[in-house]
Amino acid sequence: MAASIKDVAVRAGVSVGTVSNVLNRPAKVSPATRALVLAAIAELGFVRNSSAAQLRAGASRSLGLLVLDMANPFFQDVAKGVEDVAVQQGYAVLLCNSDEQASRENWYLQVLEEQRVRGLLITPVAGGSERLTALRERGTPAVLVDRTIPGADCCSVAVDDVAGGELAGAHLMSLGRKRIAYITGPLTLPQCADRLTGLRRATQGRTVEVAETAALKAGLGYQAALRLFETTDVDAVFCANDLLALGVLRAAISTGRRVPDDVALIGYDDIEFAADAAVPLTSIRQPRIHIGRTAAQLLFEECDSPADHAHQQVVFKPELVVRESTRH
Amino acid sequence: MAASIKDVAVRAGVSVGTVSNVLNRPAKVSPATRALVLAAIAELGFVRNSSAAQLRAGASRSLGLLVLDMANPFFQDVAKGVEDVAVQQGYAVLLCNSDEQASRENWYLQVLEEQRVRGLLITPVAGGSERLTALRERGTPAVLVDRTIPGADCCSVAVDDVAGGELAGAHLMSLGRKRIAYITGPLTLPQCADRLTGLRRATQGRTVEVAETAALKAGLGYQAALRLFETTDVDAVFCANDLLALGVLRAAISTGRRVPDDVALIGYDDIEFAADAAVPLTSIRQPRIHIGRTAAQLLFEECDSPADHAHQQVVFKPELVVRESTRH
DNA sequence: CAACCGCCGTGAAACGTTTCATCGAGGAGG
DNA sequence: CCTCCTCGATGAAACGTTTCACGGCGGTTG
Repeated sequence: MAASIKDVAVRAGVSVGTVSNVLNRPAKVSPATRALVLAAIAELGFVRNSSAAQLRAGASRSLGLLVLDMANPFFQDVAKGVEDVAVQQGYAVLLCNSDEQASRENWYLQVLEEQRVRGLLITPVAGGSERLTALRERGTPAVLVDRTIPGADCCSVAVDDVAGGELAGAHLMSLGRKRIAYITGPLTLPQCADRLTGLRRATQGRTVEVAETAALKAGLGYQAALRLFETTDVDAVFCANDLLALGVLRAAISTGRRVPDDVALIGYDDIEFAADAAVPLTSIRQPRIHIGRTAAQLLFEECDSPADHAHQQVVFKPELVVRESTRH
Repeated sequence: MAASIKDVAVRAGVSVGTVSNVLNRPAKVSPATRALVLAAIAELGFVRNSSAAQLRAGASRSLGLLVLDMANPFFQDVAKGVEDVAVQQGYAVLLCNSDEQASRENWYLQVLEEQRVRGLLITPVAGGSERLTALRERGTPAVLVDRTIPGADCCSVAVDDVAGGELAGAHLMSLGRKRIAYITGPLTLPQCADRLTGLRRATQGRTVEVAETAALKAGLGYQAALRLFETTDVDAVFCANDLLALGVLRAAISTGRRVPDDVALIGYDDIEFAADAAVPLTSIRQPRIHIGRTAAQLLFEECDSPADHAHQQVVFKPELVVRESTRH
């Protein structure tokens, strides 16, 4: 049905090799024939079959990006950064999300390996799968995003969550707040735990009340804050992410507390809505797009010269963004 | 480097045809040899090269989803719906976003066609490209998402925005509100214009103040609301999307207006944050996941029996979700 | 016992591209 | 005039899979 390179060759009165050259190394072919071939391509509406090209070449011009949740703004921006770099290099990005399910992750790893992607950017679900290591052993380079697996000998890009917690804590200290609460998702998540570590480091000696919720959701932040406000007299709340903080904000407003006068509030991630909340939210920003870009660059480096490539573990520092919710 | 089907055949002491049968039609091969082959596959870490498979088969087991903006929750949910159906059918989804740029859309269309995707789900950028029609003429079926191109003879799935505006208008009427404002993005966007049409239809005779902003952003909603509150005495605001509404909410709170007592507020899209806003937001919900599912199903229908396939234009009705921001 | 059938397995062709050794035609240099 | 070189184009091999016509082998039927 679809026109092949052979049809083009016949139409243009040249050999298939020449058509291929026009496609891949236009300089190698004389202007006259090149024009002839291009005309034939246009007339026939020829589109290269990349399956055949990949088959022959042995590797594809695409890479896989396997994230936990595309609804998460963090990964959206990471994806944007990855895409920037990839498209610039003429690569396509196969965007997949595992939804935090190991089974889905496995299925996508299978698909991506079958497609012979050039490399893989991945945030693995908790408890790294053996399929990923198998894939790497078979020669597909991978870069970890927002994860560092201690033993693994591969590149990774992450953000220093301890530093983020410290940033928040130091900021609250500088405001003179004394009774600080930390509302968090499951402390089994390294991020949540690290941010607490940082907070404690910065607020030495200050009361730090910790309220753990089942997930990083606004609704749970709301409930946790209502309970907290009833039992404890806090003058500052740091949340493990902005969603929780928005819930806390709602709880504060609905119980008549003023933010920041009565309660200072800091979130984490600096999602778009943080700036547009009822009281614009102070937050910790991660260089998300930059993370994606860096990860992609590391991957390309490894692809291009696997021999003299040294694995790197890049760790970015987050940044404090001050808004009304902690302004005096 | 990577093990091929031939290596497996040698290892298992069978022919390549048999290995292929184990992979694709396991029932056709005796349990004994099947076990032999599977063992060989496991030992060698064989992974099928889908380029070769596609080349031979002529079509891939993947489909393209090309959206305007993956940061938009609407498309995230649509993507989720599409994925559900696709994965269930054993198809992979190539997720691409054009960022509303025609050039990117073209590049992705090229890539997808080269990959020989089985079909395409697309929300084209304004002023449909000729490449899309070319692609369809060459035999790749496509379904339009959230768009209906009058002349185009293809399937489409959309939502009735006029009905959505009507829903909002009727609700405000039932609350007895008299002085209604509409805050919107550019009225050149069909969605914004349609929602206004619906609103006017439902609120016949009531003052409808219209404030147009440059984009559907919370910050602009905030500014527009501040201006509006200064100049006009409104008791209800309907916004073309939830982001604008969140901005309006912030403006209301910061100027001491009570929601819903002084001003009732309705958004559109029912994004996740609508429920968790400082005052939970009444909104118009679109069946987003369902849209994705339906679009994928239409596409598969067309792929599976192109002959007796009649193009359908599915239009969903939106739904009113009442929360505090309009509760009396 | 011959003829037939069903079951398993085989081997080769075909898919569309890239790559590479080769070849022919001109032009430059001796 | 012969040789050598370069430039451009050629044609066939190879990539890894699927598919399909075919064959061997045991068992069933008449």
